Amino acid sequence: MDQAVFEQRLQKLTKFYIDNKRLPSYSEMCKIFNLRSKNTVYRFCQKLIERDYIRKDEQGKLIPSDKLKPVKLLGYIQAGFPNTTEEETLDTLSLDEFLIKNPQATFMLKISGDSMISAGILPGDYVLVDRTIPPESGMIVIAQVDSKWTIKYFIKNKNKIYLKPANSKYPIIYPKDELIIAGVVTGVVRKYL
Amino acid sequence: MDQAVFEQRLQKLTKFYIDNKRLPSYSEMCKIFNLRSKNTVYRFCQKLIERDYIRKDEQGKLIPSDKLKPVKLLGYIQAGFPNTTEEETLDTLSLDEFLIKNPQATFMLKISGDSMISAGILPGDYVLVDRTIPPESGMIVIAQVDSKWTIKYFIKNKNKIYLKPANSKYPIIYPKDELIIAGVVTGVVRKYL
DNA sequence: ATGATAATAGAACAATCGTTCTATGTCAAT
DNA sequence: ATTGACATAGAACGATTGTTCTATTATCAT
Repeated sequence: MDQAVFEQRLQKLTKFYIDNKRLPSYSEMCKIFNLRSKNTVYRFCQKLIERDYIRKDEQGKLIPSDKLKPVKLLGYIQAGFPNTTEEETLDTLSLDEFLIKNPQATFMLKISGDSMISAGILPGDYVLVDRTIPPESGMIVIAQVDSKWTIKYFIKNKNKIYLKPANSKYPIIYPKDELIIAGVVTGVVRKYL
Repeated sequence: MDQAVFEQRLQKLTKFYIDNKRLPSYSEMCKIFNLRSKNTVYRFCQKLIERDYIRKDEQGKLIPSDKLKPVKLLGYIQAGFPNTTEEETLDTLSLDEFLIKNPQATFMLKISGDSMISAGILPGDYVLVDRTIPPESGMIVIAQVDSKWTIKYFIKNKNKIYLKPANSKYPIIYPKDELIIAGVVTGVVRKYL
């Protein structure tokens, strides 16, 4: 098959998956690819499976494989830049899967204030918080202090527990009675445009 | 229907979607929910559609709606904390859709070096780069300088173009002949655990 | 106990699914 | 010109789909 045709169809397929959050049926692919034969589509899909763009799950249903995921990971900056022709071999991933281990227990919070600025968490950034992870010393946590929620470093030193901001103009907080931890910060997300 | 049963099934459905990247068929839901009647599943799905957890697209196929997306957005920190019972009303979103406008033109790069540290981009962070966006003054770009790729601020001042690091210990770069821009940084991602 | 309401079971239906078959068309190499 | 290799067309198949129907069971207030 012509490589250009292959890539064109792959692109249409990817677009359909992004738009509809599911893969099209063979009949639908007929329309998408301007074909009249489901068999042609069937063979095209087998090529996609060979090249690991899509897979079949236990039920024989088509599901997207890793290569159909939204983001290509290009590696380190200094390592030089892969050129466009060899991009096929690169890792692809989904940011959702990359950043979130426990979807049911994870939520996102928009940060205001500059108390974590020297940890690289700026006002307007979003943090991902996991409720299920037990906090360890050095982790960034969302904690309730004086009935207000803040983001701080969680420090545990010889049974002493306190909260330290990553900005020295704010004081260290020693909890009076009990310390309520909403969750551990597992990731940071910033959006420029 | 019992609310507890509803949520339990919703959770199983969500898990299936995360695992298989597609919604289960009615027969599959029978197994998942331990039901023997497709009709029960059918009615359950209609409740899901009513409450906007799933939808039907043009072809009548079930597709996940917004509420089935991986991350719940809880708003600002200071605004206080919604308690767990009213979480239903919260915004949910996919990080992929949130951060990536042009999936075909976007890639991810792992940052090494501290040249952008005061812009909140630390070594080990990942940046999302969009090839299609034309750079404007003040944007962060991936640029080729002396056959090496770096991340810098793109500055355009009265037809003068130069690259400025966000760390004053590095020099401003004035391109000699031509300036090769690989793309504009549209987002930053950091993973702690 | 009675009746009202909802959830489930189970059969049945047309429509669509993925798959396999054969036939036709195209193009390059021989 | 003939061959072989593909891409496509188009018909056909059983399996599965979503949906509708009626019947049975569970729940709960009265």
